Amino acid sequence: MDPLYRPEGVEARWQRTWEEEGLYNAEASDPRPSFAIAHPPPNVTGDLHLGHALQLSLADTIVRTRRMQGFNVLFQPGYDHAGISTQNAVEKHLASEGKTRQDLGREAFEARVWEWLREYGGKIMFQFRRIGASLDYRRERFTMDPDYVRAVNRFFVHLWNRGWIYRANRIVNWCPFHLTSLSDLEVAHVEVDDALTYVRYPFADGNGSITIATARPATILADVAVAVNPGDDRYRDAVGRDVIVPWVERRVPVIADERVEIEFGTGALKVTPGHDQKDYDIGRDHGLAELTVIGPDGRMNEQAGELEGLTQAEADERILAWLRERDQLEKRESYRHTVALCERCMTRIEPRVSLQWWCSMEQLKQPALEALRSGRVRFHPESQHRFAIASLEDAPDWNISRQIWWGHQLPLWECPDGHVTVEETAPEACGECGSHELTRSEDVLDTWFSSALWPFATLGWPDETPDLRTFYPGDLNTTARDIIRLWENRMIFSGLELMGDVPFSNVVIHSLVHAPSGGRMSKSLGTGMNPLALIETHGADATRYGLMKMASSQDVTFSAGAIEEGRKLANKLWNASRLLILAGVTEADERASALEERWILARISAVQRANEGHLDRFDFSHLVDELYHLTFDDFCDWYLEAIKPRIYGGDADALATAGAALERLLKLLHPVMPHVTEEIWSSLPAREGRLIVAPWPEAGDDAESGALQRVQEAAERFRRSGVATPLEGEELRIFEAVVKPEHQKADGSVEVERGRLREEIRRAEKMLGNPGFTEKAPAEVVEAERQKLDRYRRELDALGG
RNA sequence: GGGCGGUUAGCUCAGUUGGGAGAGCACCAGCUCGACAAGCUGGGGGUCACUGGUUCGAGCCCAGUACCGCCCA
Repeated sequence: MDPLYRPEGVEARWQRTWEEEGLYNAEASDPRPSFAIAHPPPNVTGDLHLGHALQLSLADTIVRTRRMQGFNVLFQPGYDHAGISTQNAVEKHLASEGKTRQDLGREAFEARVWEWLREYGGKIMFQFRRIGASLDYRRERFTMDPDYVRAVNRFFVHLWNRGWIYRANRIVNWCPFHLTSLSDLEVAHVEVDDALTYVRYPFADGNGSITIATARPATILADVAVAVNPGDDRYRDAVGRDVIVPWVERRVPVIADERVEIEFGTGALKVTPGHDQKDYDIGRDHGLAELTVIGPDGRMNEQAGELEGLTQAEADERILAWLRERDQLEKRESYRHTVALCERCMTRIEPRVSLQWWCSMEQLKQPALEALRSGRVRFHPESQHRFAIASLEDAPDWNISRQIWWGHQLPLWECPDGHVTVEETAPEACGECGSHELTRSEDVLDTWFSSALWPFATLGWPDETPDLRTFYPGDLNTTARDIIRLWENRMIFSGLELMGDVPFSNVVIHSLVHAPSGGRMSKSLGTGMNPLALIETHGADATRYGLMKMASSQDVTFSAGAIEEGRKLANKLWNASRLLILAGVTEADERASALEERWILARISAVQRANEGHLDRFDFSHLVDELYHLTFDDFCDWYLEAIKPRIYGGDADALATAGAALERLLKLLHPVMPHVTEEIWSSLPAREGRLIVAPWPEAGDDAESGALQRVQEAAERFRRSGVATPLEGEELRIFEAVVKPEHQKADGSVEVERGRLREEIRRAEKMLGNPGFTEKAPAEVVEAERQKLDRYRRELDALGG
């Protein structure tokens, strides 16, 4: 064994071995209780990022623990087809050949996507393996698998038959580049420097004008009202009068609405329901028309008259010139605000009224709300549980259609008379009029429509399969905050609707790891971090450890120190094992007789018990912290030092006990640091079977976990000041073995120790001299303080002070 | 504007029911004793953001202020 642990090679070898030996496998026929995780799967085009690495570290720690505890564990791997993300990647690829998807046509484009995926897709599963995630890789699923497509169609038909799917004109996030509606998650918000334009709208009766402020002059053409806040005294008299919209010279009313911000601009808002979400809401409530002057491509459309075909910036200029000419342009000022961009192509999002398919949420979400409120599904931490409930309560109807080509095409056909037929497979004829001239909807479903089925579609739904019976409902998901609304909640309501049960009972929302500079990690900002580089440098075990150490319930800043700590722990463990192996350990048998042996076994049991609790509460940073201190402080610095003279003296019982203690330590550490522990396990003599499936021990008696306290205090005092504490028997033996007083420079500075004790006595006397404390504090607190004071006085006496 | 969270050592973070401010890293000093110098031991370093309140006692509870972050509009 090398004195320095090198994870290179070791880790990949075990990853291969575990998988080849089938130790990651889950079987429906296994009679043991099941434990299943079907995470939101990664994008098929994706690369491992730090969020994945953290998610996998947490989940795999639980998965490996449950596996050792005897559960039939299914950790489900797979890919999401990631509609717009994948389409964008392929379109970029095409662009490098000077082509567009329209050049190819839909069918050829889809073929091209599959081809592209064969070459570039699916790489992330190798990266999952590389971090040691113990997924059952045989069960890899893809949301575009034929069976999965069948499940998606079944879901759509189901919702249709329930009467919850409908078509409507609504305002949506529209990407002018991809020519599709987008979900909120696919929209990024960035701050930009812009201009706020103040425009006078003359009253129709010729008496004066009202000034509005807008960041988008081009949308003036679609104005249908001016709104003011009913509490705004400045405009009390304006409400009910009409104004003339510039350029189009349209006569529109001034209305009152609570949603208008008094402080913004002039307090008067031009209302453009066709091109702004808030205006859209106001327009709906006031029964206003929804005009659109901007087309799908982001340019002015035919409704814009002579401006048709211009970009919005060009239209802005023309309109501003028109306003200047007529002295209706009051002023322009610089204005910094956030605008929405398409996350994939960074094109400015166009809020736009368009005809889309929607899924009504009103009834669909009710069972999920009930499951959350009653705690059948629980998000952790608690604040995220409340957020999940609020998100579902407020969930608007779901826009499920996208105007892209990569995805699940809606199983919906129309005849020339506009009758809609919905079936899982292509119908022969219109369900209403029998027409054979059927045209399938060109839209595809929102990616999360299919993602919502992941926990059971991966198990064979809609068929009733053994897998489904064994592994549904599952147990746990771990994910990031922004996934709650888009994914976790949808898995819950889909599971309840289709399976009649929740897909999991716990969802751990892990923290967000910021870049070392403090800001968020992002590829486009160049602040991203490649976890594979961390794994290459420090090892997967160290990376897992470090990420868990960083990940508390709140967001954290990445610190390389945490991963370095993990690397040190792996090396420490390696060397502790090396000591025992070099000392000739041949068996593992708890024959504890000496004090330090009873103590270390009690300590290991205490930590095991504590960590089982930490795992149940999903408190990973405390879990790894316990392991670190157990290994460094207790196992290495005290226990191994204490038994060294005995094992070098050929004490077979001591060596066998040490072998057993090491095995228990390795078991506790395996879920966090699987590779180094398995490597050591395999180096121990007479080892049968793999650590990954070794049975999790029962935590033993930990009553003696404080048994070394007197020796440890004596060591501290001696090391600090050279003052010896009288000890005898086993305590003296351990003290001499660990502290090795002959090697210490005992300068005998008794005065330092006396000063320390006098300070303690002064503090305790002051506290006990306060009647408020002795009369009002709980008796046990006062008594504890008295005993401490007595002890300090005795110790000071013993030092002749 | 709405919601959530944060502010503790030079850095990254813990801190349980209110009862002696902690860890890792960094820094300083000492230690080659048959696992590990990528080690061991000791030490220095804090106005717990600020203001007020409750309390015998506040990092922790309450009110407010400032600054930072994330999500939503």
